[in-house]
Amino acid sequence: MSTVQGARARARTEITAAIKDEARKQLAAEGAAKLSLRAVARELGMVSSALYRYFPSRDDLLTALIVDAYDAVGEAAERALAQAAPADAPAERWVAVCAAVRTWALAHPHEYALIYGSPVPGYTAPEATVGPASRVGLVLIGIVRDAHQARGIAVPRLAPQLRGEAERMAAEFAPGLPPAVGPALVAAWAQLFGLISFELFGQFHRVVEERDAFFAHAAAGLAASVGLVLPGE
Amino acid sequence: MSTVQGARARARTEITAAIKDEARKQLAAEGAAKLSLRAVARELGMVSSALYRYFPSRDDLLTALIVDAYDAVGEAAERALAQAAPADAPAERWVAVCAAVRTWALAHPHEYALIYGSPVPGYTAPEATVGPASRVGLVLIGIVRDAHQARGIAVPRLAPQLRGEAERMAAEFAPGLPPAVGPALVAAWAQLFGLISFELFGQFHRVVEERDAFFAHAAAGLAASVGLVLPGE
DNA sequence: ATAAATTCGAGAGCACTGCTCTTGCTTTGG
DNA sequence: CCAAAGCAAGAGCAGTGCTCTCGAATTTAT
Repeated sequence: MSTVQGARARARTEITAAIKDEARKQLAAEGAAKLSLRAVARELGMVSSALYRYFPSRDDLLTALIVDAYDAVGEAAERALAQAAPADAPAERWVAVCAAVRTWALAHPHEYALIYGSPVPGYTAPEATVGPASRVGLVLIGIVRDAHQARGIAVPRLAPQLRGEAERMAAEFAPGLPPAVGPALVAAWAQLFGLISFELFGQFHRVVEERDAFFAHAAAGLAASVGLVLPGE
Repeated sequence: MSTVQGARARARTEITAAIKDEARKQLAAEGAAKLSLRAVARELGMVSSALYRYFPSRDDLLTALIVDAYDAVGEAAERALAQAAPADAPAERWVAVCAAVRTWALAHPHEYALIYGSPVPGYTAPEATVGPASRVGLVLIGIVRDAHQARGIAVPRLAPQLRGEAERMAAEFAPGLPPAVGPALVAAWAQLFGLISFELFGQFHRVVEERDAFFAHAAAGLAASVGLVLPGE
């Protein structure tokens, strides 16, 4: 609806986009802590109070950038999956998606820190972020589901006291997969970002040198942990 | 040396400690972003400029808190290892240490975010933080080394192109262990904090419900990934 | 013990921040 | 055509990190 808008509405969407673009530029340059509403307004040739017509507060601007960042990394993951050769083994597609997420993170460190570092505004993420935030996870789930339906997977081990939780997880976002895959997938998902965060936040300084190879190896280990097996095994 | 100090030096160390304590209190209450030098000074009954006699900038105060936080989480890990029953299987001690780190993180979320969230001051961590930052990793290495010398471990798989890197890692901080353990340990170390960060930063919201059991299960998986085997296997 | 050197706390001040409120101007819809 | 709503601008408030200067206190050297 409303592909043709009045002059005012059109200006509003354009200015909103310009504000987000300039804010993203400052975010990439200096980090979230130094993102200043006044500097954004100054760069856009307007006065700071005018900016509040578009974003009610600095945190709301940051939230908009968070949503965009989730969408960007999610799209990177989805593109990596789409570009993978259809004949590739599931484990190879898993590693390709992980590598794409890492590549995006290395290219956009401050945006990555915004979404997977400490949550800077408030303590709980706004509701608008939950959808975009799950895109990477959905891609990973899809790989395992396809593998399970095609050639089958090696069902991970499951602690007995986690049986109920695993069944809930599987029913909720991995229907059709063995329950034990649920916790394994969630753990691998979190662990993937542990690897990326440690590399990006400097914990691998003087610890990991050949980072590409190390990450590929670790990502392959994650694939194995969710039941994906490499061709030669 | 100099256990007895002049009145001035004694006052200096006391005031420095008081500043750090008050700063830690504000950090715990509101987070690093809202830690204010002026508020700390106000609470201590001094004027803000006086505080610069003790810390040359806000970032230096934060760095001091970072070092303390690394020491605190490292000590928590070391205590958990020391308190574990000596007859415990290595995998059980591994899980106990991981659980201790998680418990500390849940009890001190803002301090955890300070060290394992996005690095807020500058981009590379100050040199003074590298020592304390490695304490948790050293504990984990020690468990695997003890297990290897006692009952032996299941040597992890190793990608061929990571051979050289693995030998360097083993020589540098895991002498005596099979090279393949090096990358596996580093990966497990990073993945452990991925699990904790996701839980703490809200990514597990509506995803993981029984968090204690889930974490224990995932930590046992990490133990297995570095070659520690549970007794009943 | 006295003089010099150093350390310290206080205050004023600068440049900056997020945010609010009021004042006119422009676009919109009846 | 005109009232209503949306909008940019400016002034202003409370707060921030940080610098500089100036007396007072303490340490050190003579």
